[in-house]
Amino acid sequence: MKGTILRLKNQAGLILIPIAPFSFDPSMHKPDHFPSQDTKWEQGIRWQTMLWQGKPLGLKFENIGTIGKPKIKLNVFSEDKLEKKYLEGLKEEINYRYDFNTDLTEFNQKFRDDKQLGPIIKKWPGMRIMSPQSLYEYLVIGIMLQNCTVGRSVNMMQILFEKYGKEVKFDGNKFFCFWEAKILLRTTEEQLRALKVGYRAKSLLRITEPFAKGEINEISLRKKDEEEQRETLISLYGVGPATVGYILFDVFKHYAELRHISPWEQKIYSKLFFDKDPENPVPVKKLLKHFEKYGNYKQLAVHYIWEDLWWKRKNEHIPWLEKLIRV
DNA sequence: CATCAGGGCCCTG
DNA sequence: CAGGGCCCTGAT
Repeated sequence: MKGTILRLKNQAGLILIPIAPFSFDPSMHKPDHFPSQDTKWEQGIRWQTMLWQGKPLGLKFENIGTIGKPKIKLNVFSEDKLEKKYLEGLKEEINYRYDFNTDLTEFNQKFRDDKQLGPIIKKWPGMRIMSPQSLYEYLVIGIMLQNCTVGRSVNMMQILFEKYGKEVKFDGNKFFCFWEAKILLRTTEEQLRALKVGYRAKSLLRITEPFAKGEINEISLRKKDEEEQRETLISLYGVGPATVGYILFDVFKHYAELRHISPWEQKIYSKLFFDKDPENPVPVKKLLKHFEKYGNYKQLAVHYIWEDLWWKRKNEHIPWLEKLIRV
């Protein structure tokens, strides 16, 4: 809650070994994600808060390996000393969320000669997809992305963090940590609307319920097949094909999940893959057909090319892209 | 000033 | 299956 800052003074050190090859920076920082107060990145280091089994944590990942011999030093900051068993579970969870245990050898071999994808694979061998949040947290973010500008999403998340999250300090930085789903059960739609989330208030409450009541268990949902996961997600009020698509890929790591392209993505893809004027975009059907060549790695392939564009944007001005991003 | 579309989704007909 | 409405914000 606002006002009190939790100081996460206790530290525990862990070593993580992603399966080689592994490129740290493009895996641990995604420039297309909107900035939020739960994370920070600089070359070779990522800070991130995490709520795990009810405990707010501060994570500091440092790259101490190479692409061929990956190694990450992870400092876990917490209020109290953490038990060995807790840390073991945490390590497993982090390996899952950050996709460290995935072997991308086949992907690399299959597409290293692809005209567009090949050079990016060579530049960033073993780049992972990343979802530092839990499923519930990702759903909240997904709802806050809908039908608004980036700036508005940023504001709404900030207000929610201030109202329901916890402010924490670790490693000399202040961050916010996500709230537990059950916290929002005490809230009404009117109270949420007062925070200017608009009609999303209803969705927020409706997605919160099954998590707070334990009707959806993320860990067991991971073991279900993709179609069952899709049905569980789409049945949630306020969750449609766009949000489900992101989650099946980012959270459940289905590299082939690509069946929905939203209008803003369509415009960017038209320029990126067909060099066509975004104002006169290539039909979605045609885009999807183009991606067929990437088979079971469709969305992963698009992710590589997409991230490459956003990294370029950090260093150079890309006028056509700026026009399509409403900040 | 007013108007409008947006990094979707739900609901209606 | 197409299209209107939704909260708010910033662009025009």
